[in-house]
Amino acid sequence: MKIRDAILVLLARQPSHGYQLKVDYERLTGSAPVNVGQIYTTLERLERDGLVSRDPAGNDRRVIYVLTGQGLKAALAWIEDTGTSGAQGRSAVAGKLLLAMAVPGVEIDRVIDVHRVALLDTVRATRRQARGTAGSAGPEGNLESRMIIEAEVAVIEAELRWLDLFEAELRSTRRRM
Amino acid sequence: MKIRDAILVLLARQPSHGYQLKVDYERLTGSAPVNVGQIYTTLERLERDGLVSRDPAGNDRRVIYVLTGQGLKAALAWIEDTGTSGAQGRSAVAGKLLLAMAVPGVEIDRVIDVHRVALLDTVRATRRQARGTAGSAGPEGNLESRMIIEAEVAVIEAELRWLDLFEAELRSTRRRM
DNA sequence: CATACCATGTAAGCGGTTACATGATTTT
DNA sequence: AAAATCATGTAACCGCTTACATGGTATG
Repeated sequence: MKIRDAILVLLARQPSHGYQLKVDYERLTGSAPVNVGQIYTTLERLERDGLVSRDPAGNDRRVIYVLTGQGLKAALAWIEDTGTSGAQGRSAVAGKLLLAMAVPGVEIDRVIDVHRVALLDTVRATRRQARGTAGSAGPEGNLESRMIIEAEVAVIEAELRWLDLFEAELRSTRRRM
Repeated sequence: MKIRDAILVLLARQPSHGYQLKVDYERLTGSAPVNVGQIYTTLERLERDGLVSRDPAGNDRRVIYVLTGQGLKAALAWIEDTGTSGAQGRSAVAGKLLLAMAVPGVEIDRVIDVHRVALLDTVRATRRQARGTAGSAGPEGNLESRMIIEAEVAVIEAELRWLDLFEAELRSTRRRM
């Protein structure tokens, strides 16, 4: 997800200043801390391209941005755009192991184990963190927090399943030779 | 996955020239076509940093690069590095929908459906393509091709599972209100 | 008053994409 | 001979990260 698109959607909620966009983005998507500088440079490009404009309600202290008509259109279009959904990401581990397999001398089975253990640890840590965040609303935190956790877990579990498959295919290929 | 790391691993297989690295990279990881220009600029940086050097076996036509000791070390370290495995990617759809949900006026249930249909179509198309690629070795293509397909499918299915979860949570939250 | 946080910015460098330029080699 | 591919490069721009600079505001 590009920060540019996220900014457009956040401004479709309400006019905001740069720093507020940083805070909202991190909270709503569970993202790691974003460099604020990037928000400002992106806003400049968006303004240049006519997707956002400066709200006169701003002052010396804060520069408030609002969506233009074109900007709102872009935000809503991005929400429904399915082109960037599945294909681009793939699996981080898969790419790495398919390359590693081609290197003579690499003990691929051991590398698989190393990554499996790390991914299992990450799942456990993520779930533990979820229980730790259990607070005010709902069974365990609010809807957004829960869904952020589940998105991370879902991706990691997909990679774990792929590792199992890869291992099985390797064994079966060796047996065939 | 960064192209820089992939280049190091590919050179751990064998000394290669830029164009060869492009071809190998796309074949081994199932990547979309890479801009060759980036390979050359990356090789320049790697050379500058002492991770690769020019093999005298090259000529006017081809510039052959080889790993330095430091470069080999970096390649092997990247293969075993689990730090970049799970956390960074998350889910493309999840980030989008968590933002979209916050926008007043967006019919989130319909947006969920739009993305679900697109993801299901992508899975079907990927599987169909897999059967189309059925060729020489093995039941359906070679090991690499099969695992590339499975990596794509695994990630998309994770996103589909997350969509189901998200929909269920939305319904249950509404019932609670 | 000192420290932390709010808020806006600039600079340098890597990473990636699109596009273009140039010429050699191979294929049809 | 024409067209496709091989092979190397350059330029411009966006995107992201790290780091630094500057000053206001709020809190202890």
